[in-house]
Amino acid sequence: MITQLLKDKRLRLTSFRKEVLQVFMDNDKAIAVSDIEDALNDFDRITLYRTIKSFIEKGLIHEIVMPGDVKKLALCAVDCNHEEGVHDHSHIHFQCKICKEVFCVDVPSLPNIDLPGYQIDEVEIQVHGVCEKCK
Amino acid sequence: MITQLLKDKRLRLTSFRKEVLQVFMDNDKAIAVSDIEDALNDFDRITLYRTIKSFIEKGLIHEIVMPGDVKKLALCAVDCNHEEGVHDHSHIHFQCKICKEVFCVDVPSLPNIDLPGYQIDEVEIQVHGVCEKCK
DNA sequence: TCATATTTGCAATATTGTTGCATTTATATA
DNA sequence: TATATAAATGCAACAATATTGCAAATATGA
Repeated sequence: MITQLLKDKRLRLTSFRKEVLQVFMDNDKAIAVSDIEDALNDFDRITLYRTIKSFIEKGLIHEIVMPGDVKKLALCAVDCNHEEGVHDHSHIHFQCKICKEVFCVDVPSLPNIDLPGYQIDEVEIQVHGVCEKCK
Repeated sequence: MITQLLKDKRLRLTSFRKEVLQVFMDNDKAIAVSDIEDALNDFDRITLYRTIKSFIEKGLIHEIVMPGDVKKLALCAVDCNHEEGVHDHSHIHFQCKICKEVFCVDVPSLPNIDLPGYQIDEVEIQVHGVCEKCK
Protein backbone atom coordinates (compact mmCIF):
# COMPACT_ATOMS: atom_id res chain seq x y z
CA MET A 1 0.00 0.00 0.00
CA ILE A 2 2.52 2.57 1.21
CA THR A 3 5.19 0.88 -0.87
CA GLN A 4 3.03 1.03 -3.98
CA LEU A 5 2.25 4.72 -3.41
CA LEU A 6 5.95 5.58 -3.32
CA LYS A 7 6.70 3.41 -6.36
CA ASP A 8 3.87 5.04 -8.32
CA LYS A 9 5.41 8.45 -7.69
CA ARG A 10 8.88 7.19 -8.61
CA LEU A 11 10.33 7.76 -5.17
CA ARG A 12 12.95 5.34 -3.88
CA LEU A 13 11.75 3.08 -1.11
CA THR A 14 13.55 4.00 2.08
CA SER A 15 12.44 3.13 5.58
CA PHE A 16 12.33 6.79 6.55
CA ARG A 17 10.00 7.68 3.66
CA LYS A 18 7.74 4.80 4.56
CA GLU A 19 7.62 5.98 8.17
CA VAL A 20 6.76 9.55 7.17
CA LEU A 21 4.12 8.44 4.69
CA GLN A 22 2.60 6.21 7.37
CA VAL A 23 2.12 9.28 9.59
CA PHE A 24 0.07 10.91 6.82
CA MET A 25 -1.99 7.72 6.37
CA ASP A 26 -2.71 7.65 10.10
CA ASN A 27 -4.29 11.11 10.01
CA ASP A 28 -7.58 12.16 8.47
CA LYS A 29 -6.58 15.80 8.77
CA ALA A 30 -3.80 18.06 7.57
CA ILE A 31 -0.70 17.94 9.80
CA ALA A 32 2.14 20.30 10.62
CA VAL A 33 5.83 19.41 10.37
CA SER A 34 5.87 19.39 14.19
CA ASP A 35 3.10 16.77 14.20
CA ILE A 36 5.27 14.51 12.06
CA GLU A 37 8.24 15.12 14.37
CA ASP A 38 6.11 14.16 17.37
CA ALA A 39 5.04 10.94 15.67
CA LEU A 40 8.59 9.83 14.87
CA ASN A 41 10.96 8.41 17.48
CA ASP A 42 14.39 9.14 16.21
CA PHE A 43 15.00 11.13 13.09
CA ASP A 44 17.03 13.79 11.38
CA ARG A 45 15.23 17.10 10.90
CA ILE A 46 17.04 17.95 7.68
CA THR A 47 16.12 14.62 6.15
CA LEU A 48 12.51 15.22 7.18
CA TYR A 49 12.44 18.58 5.41
CA ARG A 50 13.97 17.01 2.31
CA THR A 51 11.50 14.14 2.43
CA ILE A 52 8.61 16.60 2.62
CA LYS A 53 10.03 18.58 -0.28
CA SER A 54 10.31 15.53 -2.51
CA PHE A 55 6.82 14.32 -1.52
CA ILE A 56 5.46 17.73 -2.59
CA GLU A 57 7.45 17.76 -5.82
CA LYS A 58 6.20 14.31 -6.79
CA GLY A 59 2.59 15.20 -5.98
CA LEU A 60 2.22 12.84 -3.04
CA ILE A 61 1.26 15.58 -0.56
CA HIS A 62 0.32 19.27 -0.80
CA GLU A 63 0.79 22.30 1.42
CA ILE A 64 -2.11 24.13 3.01
CA VAL A 65 -1.45 27.47 4.64
CA MET A 66 -4.21 29.27 6.49
CA PRO A 67 -3.55 32.89 7.43
CA GLY A 68 -2.27 33.07 11.00
CA ASP A 69 -1.59 29.34 11.23
CA VAL A 70 1.51 27.23 10.67
CA LYS A 71 1.98 25.45 7.37
CA LYS A 72 0.16 22.13 7.16
CA LEU A 73 0.49 19.15 4.86
CA ALA A 74 -1.99 16.60 3.57
CA LEU A 75 -2.03 13.66 1.18
CA CYS A 76 -3.05 14.41 -2.37
CA ALA A 77 -5.95 12.53 -3.87
CA VAL A 78 -4.76 9.48 -5.81
CA ASP A 79 -6.04 10.99 -9.04
CA CYS A 80 -4.32 14.35 -8.52
CA ASN A 81 -2.57 14.91 -11.81
CA HIS A 82 0.28 16.90 -10.43
CA GLU A 83 2.17 18.75 -13.14
CA GLU A 84 4.37 21.84 -13.11
CA GLY A 85 3.44 22.55 -9.51
CA VAL A 86 -0.27 22.54 -10.31
CA HIS A 87 -2.49 20.19 -8.35
CA ASP A 88 -5.87 18.92 -9.40
CA HIS A 89 -7.96 18.43 -6.29
CA SER A 90 -11.71 18.32 -6.13
CA HIS A 91 -11.79 19.29 -2.49
CA ILE A 92 -11.75 22.42 -0.40
CA HIS A 93 -9.63 23.21 2.63
CA PHE A 94 -11.63 23.77 5.77
CA GLN A 95 -10.33 25.17 9.06
CA CYS A 96 -12.44 25.03 12.21
CA LYS A 97 -12.17 28.17 14.30
CA ILE A 98 -12.83 26.14 17.48
CA CYS A 99 -10.42 23.20 17.24
CA LYS A 100 -8.18 24.89 14.61
CA GLU A 101 -7.87 21.62 12.70
CA VAL A 102 -7.60 21.72 8.92
CA PHE A 103 -9.42 19.15 6.78
CA CYS A 104 -9.58 18.39 3.09
CA VAL A 105 -13.29 18.08 2.34
CA ASP A 106 -14.32 16.42 -0.91
CA VAL A 107 -16.88 18.22 -3.01
CA PRO A 108 -18.61 17.02 -6.17
CA SER A 109 -17.26 19.98 -8.13
CA LEU A 110 -15.49 23.26 -7.59
CA PRO A 111 -17.26 26.47 -8.60
CA ASN A 112 -16.22 27.96 -11.89
CA ILE A 113 -14.21 31.16 -11.48
CA ASP A 114 -13.96 33.63 -14.33
CA LEU A 115 -11.50 36.53 -14.21
CA PRO A 116 -11.52 38.52 -17.44
CA GLY A 117 -7.96 39.04 -18.67
CA TYR A 118 -6.44 36.28 -16.54
CA GLN A 119 -5.60 32.73 -17.50
CA ILE A 120 -6.79 30.39 -14.76
CA ASP A 121 -4.96 27.11 -14.16
CA GLU A 122 -5.92 26.10 -10.67
CA VAL A 123 -8.49 27.16 -8.09
CA GLU A 124 -8.06 26.56 -4.38
CA ILE A 125 -10.82 27.26 -1.91
CA GLN A 126 -10.21 27.81 1.78
CA VAL A 127 -13.18 27.90 4.11
CA HIS A 128 -13.30 28.94 7.75
CA GLY A 129 -16.08 27.99 10.10
CA VAL A 130 -17.05 25.31 12.60
CA CYS A 131 -16.52 21.62 11.93
CA GLU A 132 -19.00 18.81 12.56
CA LYS A 133 -17.47 17.80 15.90
CA CYS A 134 -17.31 21.33 17.32
CA LYS A 135 -20.82 22.45 16.39
CA MET B 1 -5.68 60.03 3.51
CA ILE B 2 -3.17 57.78 5.28
CA THR B 3 -3.84 59.66 8.50
CA GLN B 4 -7.60 59.19 8.15
CA LEU B 5 -7.17 55.49 7.43
CA LEU B 6 -5.24 55.00 10.67
CA LYS B 7 -7.70 57.11 12.65
CA ASP B 8 -10.66 55.16 11.26
CA LYS B 9 -9.11 51.94 12.50
CA ARG B 10 -8.33 53.49 15.91
CA LEU B 11 -4.59 53.18 15.51
CA ARG B 12 -2.38 55.90 16.99
CA LEU B 13 -0.70 58.11 14.43
CA THR B 14 3.03 57.47 14.53
CA SER B 15 5.49 58.34 11.81
CA PHE B 16 6.54 54.72 11.50
CA ARG B 17 2.98 53.51 10.95
CA LYS B 18 2.44 56.19 8.33
CA GLU B 19 5.64 55.12 6.55
CA VAL B 20 4.61 51.45 6.54
CA LEU B 21 1.09 52.23 5.39
CA GLN B 22 2.53 54.37 2.58
CA VAL B 23 4.46 51.35 1.31
CA PHE B 24 1.17 49.45 1.01
CA MET B 25 -0.46 52.40 -0.78
CA ASP B 26 2.44 52.53 -3.25
CA ASN B 27 1.85 48.94 -4.34
CA ASP B 28 -1.03 47.52 -6.35
CA LYS B 29 -0.01 44.02 -5.39
CA ALA B 30 0.49 41.98 -2.24
CA ILE B 31 3.92 42.48 -0.66
CA ALA B 32 6.20 40.42 1.57
CA VAL B 33 7.71 41.65 4.83
CA SER B 34 11.06 41.78 3.01
CA ASP B 35 9.55 44.14 0.42
CA ILE B 36 8.56 46.53 3.20
CA GLU B 37 12.04 46.27 4.71
CA ASP B 38 13.56 47.13 1.33
CA ALA B 39 11.31 50.18 1.00
CA LEU B 40 12.24 51.57 4.42
CA ASN B 41 15.56 53.31 5.11
CA ASP B 42 16.15 52.88 8.78
CA PHE B 43 13.86 50.85 10.97
CA ASP B 44 13.56 48.31 13.77
CA ARG B 45 12.54 44.83 12.66
CA ILE B 46 10.63 44.09 15.86
CA THR B 47 8.61 47.27 15.54
CA LEU B 48 7.82 46.36 11.95
CA TYR B 49 6.49 42.95 12.98
CA ARG B 50 4.40 44.56 15.71
CA THR B 51 3.10 47.17 13.29
CA ILE B 52 2.06 44.47 10.85
CA LYS B 53 0.38 42.54 13.65
CA SER B 54 -1.67 45.55 14.76
CA PHE B 55 -2.59 46.42 11.17
CA ILE B 56 -3.91 42.88 10.73
CA GLU B 57 -5.76 42.93 14.06
CA LYS B 58 -7.48 46.21 13.19
CA GLY B 59 -8.45 45.01 9.73
CA LEU B 60 -6.23 47.39 7.79
CA ILE B 61 -4.33 44.65 5.97
CA HIS B 62 -4.71 40.89 5.54
CA GLU B 63 -2.31 37.99 5.05
CA ILE B 64 -2.19 35.95 1.87
CA VAL B 65 -0.20 32.74 1.85
CA MET B 66 0.21 30.77 -1.33
CA PRO B 67 1.68 27.25 -1.04
CA GLY B 68 5.41 27.35 -1.68
CA ASP B 69 5.63 31.13 -1.40
CA VAL B 70 6.47 33.50 1.45
CA LYS B 71 3.67 35.17 3.36
CA LYS B 72 2.36 38.29 1.66
CA LEU B 73 0.30 41.21 2.89
CA ALA B 74 -2.23 43.47 1.19
CA LEU B 75 -4.56 46.30 2.14
CA CYS B 76 -8.09 45.34 3.05
CA ALA B 77 -10.97 46.88 1.14
CA VAL B 78 -12.33 49.92 2.95
CA ASP B 79 -15.63 48.15 3.55
CA CYS B 80 -14.05 45.01 5.01
CA ASN B 81 -16.03 44.50 8.18
CA HIS B 82 -13.29 42.86 10.11
CA GLU B 83 -14.59 41.10 13.21
CA GLU B 84 -13.30 38.20 15.31
CA GLY B 85 -10.54 37.56 12.83
CA VAL B 86 -13.00 37.14 9.99
CA HIS B 87 -12.55 39.35 6.95
CA ASP B 88 -15.22 40.22 4.44
CA HIS B 89 -13.59 40.62 1.07
CA SER B 90 -15.32 40.37 -2.26
CA HIS B 91 -12.12 39.57 -4.06
CA ILE B 92 -9.99 36.58 -4.90
CA HIS B 93 -6.25 36.10 -4.51
CA PHE B 94 -4.46 35.50 -7.76
CA GLN B 95 -0.86 34.35 -8.18
CA CYS B 96 0.83 34.46 -11.57
CA LYS B 97 3.05 31.44 -12.20
CA ILE B 98 5.30 33.52 -14.44
CA CYS B 99 6.05 36.66 -12.42
CA LYS B 100 5.00 35.07 -9.09
CA GLU B 101 3.22 38.27 -8.06
CA VAL B 102 0.07 38.04 -5.95
CA PHE B 103 -2.90 40.34 -6.63
CA CYS B 104 -6.25 40.92 -4.99
CA VAL B 105 -8.75 40.85 -7.85
CA ASP B 106 -12.21 42.25 -7.23
CA VAL B 107 -15.14 40.10 -8.28
CA PRO B 108 -18.85 40.98 -8.26
CA SER B 109 -19.62 38.09 -5.92
CA LEU B 110 -17.98 35.02 -4.47
CA PRO B 111 -19.46 31.63 -5.33
CA ASN B 112 -21.65 30.06 -2.71
CA ILE B 113 -20.03 27.07 -1.03
CA ASP B 114 -22.13 24.46 0.71
CA LEU B 115 -20.57 21.79 2.91
CA PRO B 116 -23.21 19.63 4.58
CA GLY B 117 -22.47 19.33 8.30
CA TYR B 118 -20.12 22.31 8.44
CA GLN B 119 -20.88 25.88 9.49
CA ILE B 120 -19.28 28.27 6.99
CA ASP B 121 -18.18 31.72 8.14
CA GLU B 122 -15.73 32.85 5.50
CA VAL B 123 -14.63 31.72 2.06
CA GLU B 124 -11.27 32.56 0.53
CA ILE B 125 -10.43 31.76 -3.05
CA GLN B 126 -6.89 31.44 -4.33
CA VAL B 127 -6.32 31.18 -8.05
CA HIS B 128 -3.13 30.29 -9.90
CA GLY B 129 -2.53 31.06 -13.54
CA VAL B 130 -1.07 33.76 -15.75
CA CYS B 131 -1.70 37.46 -15.18
CA GLU B 132 -2.61 40.05 -17.82
CA LYS B 133 0.95 41.34 -18.19
CA CYS B 134 2.57 37.90 -18.55
CA LYS B 135 0.12 36.43 -21.05
C1' DT C 1 26.74 -8.72 -7.52
C1' DC C 2 28.11 -4.42 -8.76
C1' DA C 3 28.14 0.42 -10.51
C1' DT C 4 25.88 4.51 -9.94
C1' DA C 5 22.80 7.86 -8.75
C1' DT C 6 20.05 8.96 -4.85
C1' DT C 7 19.36 9.55 -0.06
C1' DT C 8 20.88 10.26 4.52
C1' DG C 9 23.10 12.47 8.58
C1' DC C 10 25.90 16.01 10.44
C1' DA C 11 27.61 20.75 10.98
C1' DA C 12 26.94 25.21 10.06
C1' DT C 13 24.05 28.88 8.86
C1' DA C 14 19.96 31.65 7.16
C1' DT C 15 15.32 33.30 7.63
C1' DT C 16 11.34 34.48 10.05
C1' DG C 17 9.11 35.74 14.11
C1' DT C 18 8.53 36.52 19.43
C1' DT C 19 9.14 38.14 24.45
C1' DG C 20 10.51 41.17 28.24
C1' DC C 21 11.65 45.55 29.66
C1' DA C 22 13.04 50.36 29.88
C1' DT C 23 12.31 54.57 27.30
C1' DT C 24 9.72 57.51 24.37
C1' DT C 25 5.55 59.32 22.33
C1' DA C 26 0.50 60.20 21.07
C1' DT C 27 -3.66 61.43 22.84
C1' DA C 28 -7.42 62.72 25.99
C1' DT C 29 -8.62 65.89 29.44
C1' DA C 30 -8.06 69.27 32.86
C1' DT D 1 -1.59 74.45 26.52
C1' DA D 2 0.37 71.40 30.01
C1' DT D 3 0.17 66.96 31.78
C1' DA D 4 -1.18 62.17 33.10
C1' DT D 5 -1.34 57.83 31.13
C1' DA D 6 -1.81 54.27 28.03
C1' DA D 7 0.32 52.87 23.86
C1' DA D 8 4.27 52.40 20.89
C1' DT D 9 9.16 51.98 20.18
C1' DG D 10 13.95 50.14 20.36
C1' DC D 11 17.16 46.96 22.15
C1' DA D 12 18.79 42.38 23.64
C1' DA D 13 18.00 37.85 23.79
C1' DC D 14 15.90 33.99 22.00
C1' DA D 15 12.67 30.56 19.52
C1' DA D 16 10.96 28.32 15.49
C1' DT D 17 11.42 27.12 10.84
C1' DA D 18 14.20 26.06 6.92
C1' DT D 19 18.44 25.55 3.79
C1' DT D 20 23.29 24.31 1.97
C1' DG D 21 27.52 21.62 1.44
C1' DC D 22 29.69 17.44 1.95
C1' DA D 23 31.00 12.70 3.18
C1' DA D 24 28.98 8.22 4.13
C1' DA D 25 25.33 4.97 3.39
C1' DT D 26 21.77 2.85 0.59
C1' DA D 27 18.32 1.59 -3.25
C1' DT D 28 17.95 0.20 -7.75
C1' DG D 29 18.88 -1.17 -12.59
C1' DA D 30 21.99 -3.79 -15.36
